[in-house]
Amino acid sequence: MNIHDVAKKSGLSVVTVSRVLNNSPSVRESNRRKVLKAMEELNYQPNSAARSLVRGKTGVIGMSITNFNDSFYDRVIRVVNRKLSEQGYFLALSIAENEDEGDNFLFQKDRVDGIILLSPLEEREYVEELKRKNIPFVLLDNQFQHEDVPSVVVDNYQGGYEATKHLIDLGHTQIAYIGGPSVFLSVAERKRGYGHALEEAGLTSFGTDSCGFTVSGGYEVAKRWIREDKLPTAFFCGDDFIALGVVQALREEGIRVPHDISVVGFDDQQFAGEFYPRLTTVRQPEAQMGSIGVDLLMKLIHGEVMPPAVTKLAPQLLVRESSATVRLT
Amino acid sequence: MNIHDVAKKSGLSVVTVSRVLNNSPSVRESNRRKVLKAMEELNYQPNSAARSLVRGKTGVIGMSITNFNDSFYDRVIRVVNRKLSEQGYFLALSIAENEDEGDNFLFQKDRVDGIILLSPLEEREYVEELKRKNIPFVLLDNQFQHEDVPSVVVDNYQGGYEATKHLIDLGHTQIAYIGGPSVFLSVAERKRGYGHALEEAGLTSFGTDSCGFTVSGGYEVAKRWIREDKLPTAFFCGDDFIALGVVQALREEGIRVPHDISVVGFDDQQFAGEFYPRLTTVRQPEAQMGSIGVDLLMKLIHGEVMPPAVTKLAPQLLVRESSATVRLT
DNA sequence: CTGAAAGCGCTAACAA
DNA sequence: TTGTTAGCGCTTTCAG
Repeated sequence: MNIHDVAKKSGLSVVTVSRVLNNSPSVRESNRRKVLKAMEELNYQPNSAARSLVRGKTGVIGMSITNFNDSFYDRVIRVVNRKLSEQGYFLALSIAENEDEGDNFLFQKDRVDGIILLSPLEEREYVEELKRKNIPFVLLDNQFQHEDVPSVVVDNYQGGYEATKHLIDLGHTQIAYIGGPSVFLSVAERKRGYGHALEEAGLTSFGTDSCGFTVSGGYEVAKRWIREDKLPTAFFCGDDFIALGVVQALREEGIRVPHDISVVGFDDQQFAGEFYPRLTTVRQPEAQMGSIGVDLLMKLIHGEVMPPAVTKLAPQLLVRESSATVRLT
Repeated sequence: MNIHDVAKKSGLSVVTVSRVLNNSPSVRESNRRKVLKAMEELNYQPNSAARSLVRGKTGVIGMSITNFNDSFYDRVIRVVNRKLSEQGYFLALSIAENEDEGDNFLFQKDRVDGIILLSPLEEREYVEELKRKNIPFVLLDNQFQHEDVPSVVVDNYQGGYEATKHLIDLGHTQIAYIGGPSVFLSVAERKRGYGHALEEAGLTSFGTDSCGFTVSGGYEVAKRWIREDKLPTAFFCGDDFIALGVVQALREEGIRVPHDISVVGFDDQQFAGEFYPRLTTVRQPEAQMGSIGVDLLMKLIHGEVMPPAVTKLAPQLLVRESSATVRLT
């Protein structure tokens, strides 16, 4: 079942069929209809391998993800998918696990026309590989700078700054930071923003700590601090999971959020806005990130020259219910 | 840069190069080395479109997902990915959004060798389409029965039964069920299990309700019931999000879980085990599901005859901290 | 053990 | 507007 069958059935040549397939204007309307009819009757679908082979492109964009249990990724993926399909491309995802044997199968020029790397774990290796293979690609939410690779990141520094500033504006002077794993640049940046906001206000840090990006991580840190009787009036947390854990721990000890202590998170996980008190958090501009990422990739694919640039996006503080004016004692 | 370049460089024919590529034993060791060396030096990678075209298969299995923010899916995906790669296949994921224009791009015989449908939304349409296109496929966590389509589902009835039985064994007699959207068969099945367990114990339902699979959904239902002063001693919830919402609502009203009221969820979302009280829940056997699903698909692909069967897997009750002996009043 | 030739299904010149 | 011809890069006969 191929283009020849359609040609035979419609009484025209394969070339004409191909033209119909590709919406070439130079096909007599009556013939176009004949071809279409034959296709319909034969339930014909062009073979994509053959097309890719002869055209040298696939119409597919690949994206490598590390985790399918995160609102941030989910949102970025949806935007990218939608935008790509508007441009006539398909999105193929693959999960990046510690692949000992060989690399990601999508990282091949004949499988995809371009790649989007979202929060890559093995960033340097991936970048090197894709450069070597000469596949157009862009980085989203990545950690490092690379020459000649467009990337879109969130200004984590600013996020940290604004979250902290928000707490300061509420009158807090004893503010702690509980961040995530220190390998992440984003963690360091959020902390730097935190530090800067404090400094600007003439305050010093109440203390900092770190744990995994998990509820239990935040829970345990908070419990420890409570045991040590070391409590600030506000916590800025490296992400929403940690923040939720902190809130839990405090509540268990009868400490009310935000009445007694304020808590601010990061990322706006789906959950964060549903729990009570609904978490004040910093939302990353996923839609922008995905959209700009796709635009950059399209330019790369179409060979447009580009300033090899890092696009830094402003995050947005979402003030909800877990932060409040400091209680006057 | 193709097989001919390698042939030239190694001084052998393209056929020999092809043989080396495919590990054919009939290649003189010295020649094999020559070819390998040439490949290495040229940084050669065979063109997958050409291979697919000539072989009629791609080595790729497609999987269509609706949501990338869910522990259950995440676990299934990982297992499937691992198992598939053991068998020499690659997993390509695509997100199923309400695609008006055309269907999922992976649903093409020349793009994939098989398809795994995980919790498909438009189940009937998808099944029909794949059957028509004659693509081997299996269903995971689906809703309906289809002729000649292998599927793997969790026994939701049993899950509901065991969760409820657990509560009954703890002495509860006033047990409510808060389920998810009624379009889902799984929701009905869990409820049926709930009903049966009650009946068996000679109890009647305290009441049932439903809401979306969200924290806020469960929260609102529970708040409503509280306002109406209609409280059971235990809630069995359709999923963990709902359960977490219920717990929140109760706690806000000073009702302690599990001291005053027990709550049981479903799915074992990552979160569920981290919040305190850690949620008693029903875990779906994702590893089994993924593994069996892949096995079935492989059989289908290799043309082995199969009883067109639904494999029903037993879920597992995870007793944690949100359920306890009923308080004697 | 090796290679020449044919062809997978399609599109891109080039003619007509 | 249509068709003929020649590949895209690879594997698979079939000879040798």
